[in-house]
Amino acid sequence: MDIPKPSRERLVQLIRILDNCENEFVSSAELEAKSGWPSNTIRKDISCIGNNSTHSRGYGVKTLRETISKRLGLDITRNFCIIGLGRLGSAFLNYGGFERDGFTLVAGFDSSVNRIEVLSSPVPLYPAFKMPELITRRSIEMALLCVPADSAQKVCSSIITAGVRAIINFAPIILEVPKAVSVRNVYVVDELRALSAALYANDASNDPLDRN
Amino acid sequence: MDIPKPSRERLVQLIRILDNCENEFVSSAELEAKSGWPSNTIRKDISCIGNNSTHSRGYGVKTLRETISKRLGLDITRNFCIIGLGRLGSAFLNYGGFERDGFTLVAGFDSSVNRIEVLSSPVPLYPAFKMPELITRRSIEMALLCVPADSAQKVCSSIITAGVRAIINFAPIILEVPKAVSVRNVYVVDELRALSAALYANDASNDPLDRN
DNA sequence: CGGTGTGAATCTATTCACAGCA
DNA sequence: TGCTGTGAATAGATTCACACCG
Repeated sequence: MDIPKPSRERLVQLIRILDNCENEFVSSAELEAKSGWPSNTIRKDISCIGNNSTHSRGYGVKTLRETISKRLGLDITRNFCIIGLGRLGSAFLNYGGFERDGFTLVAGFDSSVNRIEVLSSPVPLYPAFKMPELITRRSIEMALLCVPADSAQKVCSSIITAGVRAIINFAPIILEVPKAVSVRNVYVVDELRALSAALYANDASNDPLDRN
Repeated sequence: MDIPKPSRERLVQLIRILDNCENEFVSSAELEAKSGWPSNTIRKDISCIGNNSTHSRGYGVKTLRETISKRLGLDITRNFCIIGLGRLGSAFLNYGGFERDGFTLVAGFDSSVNRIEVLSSPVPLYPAFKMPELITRRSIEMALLCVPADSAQKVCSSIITAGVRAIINFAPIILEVPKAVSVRNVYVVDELRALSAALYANDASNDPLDRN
């Protein structure tokens, strides 16, 4: 646990920004313009990963991207699966961009055998009962959890037992997981709420209800 | 800007946890078990919004939920729209849960007239060129941006001009927006990366490459 | 010069520990 | 007694400012 967590998050995003840079070199000031984070912060983040820049020309885009990627362990290819193939889950099935970023979509699972037969998919689909075995056998470390809220916790526990260590959860509940397992919640209503709260907090008209 | 941002984020999630509480009262220790955050932190967060608890029984679930909601401005109903009705965008069209949480889905937009005619939807769908006018006329403050990466920035700028102040961006690019506009990026590959980096950082086997 | 890299200072958030209420 | 609420202490992140390198 060497790089501060906020820096890690920014560095992950920085990769995406670097991928959109046309020039060979980029300065921290330019990165500030593209990201909104102060150039100071960006330089400090980058210094965490021990980059050696070409100084007065800025950072070499390609080198920097590789250094970040390596230092965060993103050069490792990891297997993942999609669980729950409703509208949302099946939307991801056909998104082709995962491989390019080092993530191999190994399988899709759904409790409805009918749905599995009907869907067209570039990756194999399986009924839910085969999930534990396949997770173990194919070394699936990560999962996109796209099942309905009422089965999410149950499914979650079973895949963790089978070996999954990281979950992106789209179900609108807080999953209870062991500390060793990482979860990121992507719940659109919470995002709307967070934005709504930000709008409210930013509106000058809503002066603090002066507590104490 | 009264409540610290991390507290705000936690409070938003807390609402969800409270919605899943069966009992009438809940203690900070129980909330710790459900959320993973230390009870100290939770109490401090709650004290920010000036709650008056019933002490030795814990917090009244209903009261607390309402206080948070009010204090964060989440009792205000806000209009939003979905832009881009591909697999992802159209998946949200039919999700019925937004209203319940105070968000009114007013419209869907897509550049393909054909797609608009084919899709069945509980809310009206419009061709893209009508977007600016409708955003202004219907007071749409928030948008789910589900268009492809290469048109995202252009669409984003135009809806901001029309009056949108908060965006959930699903396109894999960093949007450049004025400071007054809030953006939350939901990009699944970045989530996978963040998880992968977390796995890597947690793995004891990956000892720091000791930078000084 | 035009930039990075980085200790030191500041600001922010979390944790502690205990007084005080029901 | 059980649990909240909160100042005070600690830990953590950001910002500053300047030395130093190509």
